[in-house]
Amino acid sequence: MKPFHSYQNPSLAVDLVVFGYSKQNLSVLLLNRKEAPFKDRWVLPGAFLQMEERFKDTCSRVLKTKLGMDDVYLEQLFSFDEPDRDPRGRAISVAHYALVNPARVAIAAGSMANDVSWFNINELPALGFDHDSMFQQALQRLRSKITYFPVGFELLDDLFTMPELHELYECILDTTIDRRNFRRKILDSEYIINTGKKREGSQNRHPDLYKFNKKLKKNSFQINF
Amino acid sequence: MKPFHSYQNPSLAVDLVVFGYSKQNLSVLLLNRKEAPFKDRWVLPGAFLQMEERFKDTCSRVLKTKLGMDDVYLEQLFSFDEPDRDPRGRAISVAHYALVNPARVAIAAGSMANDVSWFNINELPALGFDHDSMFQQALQRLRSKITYFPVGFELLDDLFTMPELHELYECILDTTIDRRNFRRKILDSEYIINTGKKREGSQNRHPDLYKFNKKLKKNSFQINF
DNA sequence: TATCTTTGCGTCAAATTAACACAAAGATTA
DNA sequence: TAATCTTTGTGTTAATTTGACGCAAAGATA
Repeated sequence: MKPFHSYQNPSLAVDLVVFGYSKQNLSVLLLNRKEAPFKDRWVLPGAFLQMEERFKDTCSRVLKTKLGMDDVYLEQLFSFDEPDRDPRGRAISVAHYALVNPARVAIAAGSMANDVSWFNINELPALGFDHDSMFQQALQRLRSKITYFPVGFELLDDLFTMPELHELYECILDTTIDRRNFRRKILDSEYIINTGKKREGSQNRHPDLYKFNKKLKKNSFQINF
Repeated sequence: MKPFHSYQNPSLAVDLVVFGYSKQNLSVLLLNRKEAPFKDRWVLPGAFLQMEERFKDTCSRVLKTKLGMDDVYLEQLFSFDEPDRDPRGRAISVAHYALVNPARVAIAAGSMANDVSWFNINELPALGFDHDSMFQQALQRLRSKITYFPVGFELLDDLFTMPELHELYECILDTTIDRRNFRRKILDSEYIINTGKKREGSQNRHPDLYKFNKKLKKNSFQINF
């Protein structure tokens, strides 16, 4: 058997659409490039795959070293292959998206290099490379996924209230959803559990605190909003 | 700017899950390997990416040269990255799935090398490499896709009857669907058009012939069976 | 104690779905 | 020619789900 790596191959990279949710805002983490190509433009964080790495390893490396994040929900999105997508030469990129609770990476955020920044998804600058298209695809996937898989918990604290979950869905799906119908559908799906505790401190009635049901039997559902 | 290809990169390949539907049978096209590794085992057709090619170009090349097929519905599935997935060395594979009407590639099928064969999806041999997993993922994707996108037409003739479409759905989804409810939902979705013609020759009542509505406004729907 | 806002729970009409009945069409046969 | 058999097209109905609300309880403040 002849080993492969004697042949010439395209470069292989991963790029990351890191979503964060905080204060009724869905944001994406962008990096300001300091070198050509696309110098001074905002781009998605990414890195080239090292010979021994899986995609997730490379993603974790980027999340850890560039952004100071650990243990992040990660999903492969799509591989981008346009021959001219990188002016430096042929490069394939396997896009992923990540869901992050910014509160949990607050320390990292504080120590983040000043060339890294959160942008509200409705106020994104034009991105370098083909990263606009990656972002669009990631957003579409997130919107679709959240209607059939309990993925929102990655963006919230371990304990959360019904109004918080409701606002998250409205924000991600960019619609209004009747509060009471939302409650009914979510509860019917059985993917959250009422802890019996209540969130104190608010001015009005204290809402119940829920947690994610990790023992959910069915691993998918279908909710139409 | 330093060009990339001076670095060492993993090999990059595409592999293809080619689905064909014929006589109430959903099948996959497999290739019998003539060389190590996995000599004499059945595997998915695939090829290494050439430096100038897009994934779809490589797929088309495989479909054309190995299988004699043109103009095939093709969709990127997932990229497989386990470091040991190929004993010859580090190789990434971007899996795709294709939908084919075997009747349209009949000539090709006749001239097909004898190491290529259709297998009913319920009677697959154990495949080489990580191709079992690729196949499973492709089947799952097809089953999901067919419930919200008119993808079945790629597997049927231009004109088809309601019972034919019904059988296709039952076969792919591996369930029974009430014939009359199926008809109503499909017609409500407006993605097929009654041509007014009828399929002659059958013993009993001649069913109407339908065609795909290419001017469909909404580009997706949701049908639960 | 009255008021204000938020949260939890319930109601009801409208829409959708699942299950099923029945008649029309076409070939075969008595 | 009429009876029979099977398949296909159409319609009906009850059950379920959904969307659009009403209302009271909880908690803070005036």
